[in-house]
Amino acid sequence: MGSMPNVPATPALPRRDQIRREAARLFAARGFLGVGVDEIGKAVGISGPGLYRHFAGKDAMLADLLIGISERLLEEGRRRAGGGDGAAEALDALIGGHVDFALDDRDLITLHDRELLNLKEEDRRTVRRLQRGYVELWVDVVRQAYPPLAEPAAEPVARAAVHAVFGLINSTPHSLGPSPAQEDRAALERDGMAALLHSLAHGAFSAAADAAARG
Amino acid sequence: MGSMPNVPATPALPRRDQIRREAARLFAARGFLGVGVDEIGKAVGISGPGLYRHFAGKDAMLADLLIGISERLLEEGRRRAGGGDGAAEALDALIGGHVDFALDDRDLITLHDRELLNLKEEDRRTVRRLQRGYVELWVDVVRQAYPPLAEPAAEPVARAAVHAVFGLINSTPHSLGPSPAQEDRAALERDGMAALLHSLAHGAFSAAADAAARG
DNA sequence: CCCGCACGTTAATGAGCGTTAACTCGTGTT
DNA sequence: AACACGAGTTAACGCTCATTAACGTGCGGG
Repeated sequence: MGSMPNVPATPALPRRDQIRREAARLFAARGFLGVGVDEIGKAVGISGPGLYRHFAGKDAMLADLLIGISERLLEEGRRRAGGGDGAAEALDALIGGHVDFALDDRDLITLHDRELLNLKEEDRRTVRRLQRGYVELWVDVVRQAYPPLAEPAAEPVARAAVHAVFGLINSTPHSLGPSPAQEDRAALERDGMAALLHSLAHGAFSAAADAAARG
Repeated sequence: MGSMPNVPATPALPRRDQIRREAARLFAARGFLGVGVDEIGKAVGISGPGLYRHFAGKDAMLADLLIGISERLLEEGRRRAGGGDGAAEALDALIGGHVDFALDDRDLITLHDRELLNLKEEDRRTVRRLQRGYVELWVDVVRQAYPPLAEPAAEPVARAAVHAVFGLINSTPHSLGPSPAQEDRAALERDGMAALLHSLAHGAFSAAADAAARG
C-alpha cells in the first residue's frame, strides 16, 4: 500500500451516467426483465459484459436508478417545501417540482412505480423508506394548505388524495407520445401541459378538502 | 363427422376462468416476465404444461386478459354514457364505472397499462384500438359536460385531462395495501375511497374547464 | 364393450440470458 | 523501460423457462 498512481477516486462519471440514461430508457420501454445486458451495452457503445466494470450487475443498475430518483425527489421536495412563506406556496412548489420531474424525467418516473418488484429486498426497503418520506412531506403540506384536511379524521383522506395526485401527475408518460418527438394532432407542448397538471392537482386537492369538510 | 359425443361446446368455463384469475393476480404481483407457467399451474392445482389444454401459450393468457378488460371497459362505458339524461349524468356514470373497476379489479387495472409491451404486435393493436375508443368516449362526454372544454382549441386540454383522471383513479392499487386484507392505520374503506375518487375526478375536470376558459 | 376425447402427467428440448474467466490494449507513473 | 491498472473483448458456464412429445386415465355414447 502507499501508492496512489493516478486520480481515479472519481474515475469516469460520464460513462457511468451514460449507462444510467440508456438503461433507464430501455427499462422504461420494455421492462427490466425484457432488456438484456448485451442490449444495454450496445446502446452505450460497448458490448455485453463490459458493463460489469461500471456496475456490479444488472440488478445494481436498477437499484441505482430507483434509489437515485427517490433520493432526488425527497431532497428536492424538502428543499421546495421548506423554502417558502406559507403552506399554499409550499404546496405550489411541491406540485411544480413533481410536475417538472414527470415531464423531464419520464423514464425514471415510469420505472419508479413499475419496477420496484425487481429489486432485492434490501434495496426495495430503501426505496420504500424514501418514498414514504416523500409522501409524508406532501401529506403534511397539503393538510396545512387545506384546513379541512387538517382534522385528525381527515388524515386518510389527505393521504389518499396525495397518492391520487401522484397518479394524476405521473400519467404524463401515457398521455404524451412514446417519446418527445412528433407533436402530431394538437398535443400539448411541455409548458402547457405543466400548467394544466398544476391546475388539475389543485382542483383535486380542493375537492378532497370539500369532501372532508362535508363528510 | 356427424357425431357429437358429449356437450363440450362450452367445455369447462370455471377452469379457464380460474386460470385467468390466478394469472392476473400473479402477473400483477410480479410482472408477466417474472412468473413462470409452472407457477400459474400450481396456483390452479395443475402443474406446468397442463395449462396448454386451455390456452395456446403464456402470451395468449396475457392477451386474453388485456383484451378482455379493454372490451369490458369500453362496453360498460358505452352502456353507462348512453343510458342517462344529460352530459353531467353521463360523466358521473362513467366516473363511477371506472372507479368501481379500479377498486374491484385491481389486478387487471394494473396489468392494463403495465404489460401492454409484452403483447404481440397484433394483440397490442387490438388493445390500443379499444383503449382509444374508451378515451374518445370520455373526451366527448367531458366536453359536453364542461362547455369551456367544448371549444375546438380546448380539445387537447380535454384529452390530457381525461388521461390524467385515469391516472388519478388508477392510483388506487398503489395507495391501497397490496391486497384487500389488513385495514391497518386508518385506511379508507372501499366505499369511502370510491366517493373520494369520484370527488377528486370532478375537481380535476372542473379545474381543467377553468383553465380552458381562461387560457 | 370399446372408442374417442377432455384433461392431466412427466421428461426432453432448445433458446436466452446473467455472470464469470481469461486475455488484450493503451496510458500515466516510477 | 517496466509495470500497474482502467477499460474492453470474446468464449464458456449454468440456470431458467416456454414449449413440445409421449404417454395415462376416466367417462359418455354408439
